[in-house]
Amino acid sequence: MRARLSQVAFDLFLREGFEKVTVGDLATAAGVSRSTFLRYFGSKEEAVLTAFDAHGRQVAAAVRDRPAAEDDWTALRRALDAVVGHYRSDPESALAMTRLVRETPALCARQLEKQHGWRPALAQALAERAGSARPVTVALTVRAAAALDCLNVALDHWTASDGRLDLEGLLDEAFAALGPDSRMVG
Amino acid sequence: MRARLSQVAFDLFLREGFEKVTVGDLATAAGVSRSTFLRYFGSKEEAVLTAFDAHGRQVAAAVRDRPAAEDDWTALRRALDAVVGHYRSDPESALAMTRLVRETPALCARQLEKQHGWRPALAQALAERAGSARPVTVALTVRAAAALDCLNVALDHWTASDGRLDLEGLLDEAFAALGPDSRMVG
DNA sequence: CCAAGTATGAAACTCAGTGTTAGAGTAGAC
DNA sequence: GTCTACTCTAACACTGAGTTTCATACTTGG
Repeated sequence: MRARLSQVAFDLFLREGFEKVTVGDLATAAGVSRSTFLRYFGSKEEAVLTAFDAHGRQVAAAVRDRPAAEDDWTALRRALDAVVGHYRSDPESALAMTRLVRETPALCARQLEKQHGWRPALAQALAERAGSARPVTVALTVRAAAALDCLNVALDHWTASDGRLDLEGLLDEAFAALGPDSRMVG
Repeated sequence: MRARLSQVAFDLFLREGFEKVTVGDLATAAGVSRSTFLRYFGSKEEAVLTAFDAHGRQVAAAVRDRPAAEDDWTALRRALDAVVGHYRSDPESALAMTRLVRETPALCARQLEKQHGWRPALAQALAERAGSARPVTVALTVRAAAALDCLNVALDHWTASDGRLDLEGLLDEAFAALGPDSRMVG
């Protein structure tokens, strides 16, 4: 049901624009009452962004699976392959979704908020990686945040290029801009 | 007038809590009409967050003033001294403000949005630093974003410590976690 | 004095989001 | 079978944000 409602919302938002569509419209289109719609999704935005819910958990889980010997930055980069895979598997709708989110201020804001919520979990995952029980430090938190920024910046460019640029390559480029091998110039 | 309204709002939010206070309450407390209040600030949140408006511009300006020979990461770190100075000059109210923002989901979200808006300007400043006309690349954007994360993480810890930890030191620590000298471990 | 712009206020409106209540369907206990 | 408890849904009322429209001062330059 949740999935169906989410799909209806996505379609309607694409067709009419996020602001034009009211919660009532969504409910009608999905054949449920306004109340029901709002019980499934706390807000209009959530109906779209629920599609990203899995990403945060997946990346954190992927980080935990990286070998303990690996440095944090590499572990984060590799963990993001999970997300990249998602975009590669269905570039069409991924592009439409990303575009919708970036072009709608309300959605963009909510997604920032959502990703902000991933940060502690990601830092925690870094700390607990491979059984080691490191404390969550400033350094780990900053790296988690920076990795998410890399993803976002790469996605921005990927979307701006209509999906023509290679997401993998953009992400590598973004990570290289901050890594230990970067000279932080140019 | 704007400054006065903002002050009234800040005080009332601190005293009663952001959600409890309606725009009508703010207007009454400030002795203006609801309409007037909402014409000065597009939203309730903006009445508080307008205090941060200068920061974005200041950091970008500070980046432009850094020597061209300096690497990006150092330039960003030094540019953030402008913001740090703001917190050092009035730690009391800065702490109260930061706490209010972090503890109020609506405010936190809006501030993320606001800082997100700084990113392009900051990347642009990096690119144009000291007259050089470099294009805005993925690398520059990522560094700008990461620097803002460093500020946020440092502020989080500073706030959590009731202002007892040294903000300057926390920021250095955050920057060191990503810099060229970092081994990205621990 | 006048005219044009500007700051304010009043009121009506749309819509998001919350809470409450009540009915319909379902599953298990006995 | 039926009573009970639980869940899903609809209907409805309510608060409050934010927008728009219109009217009324209050400047300020000519």
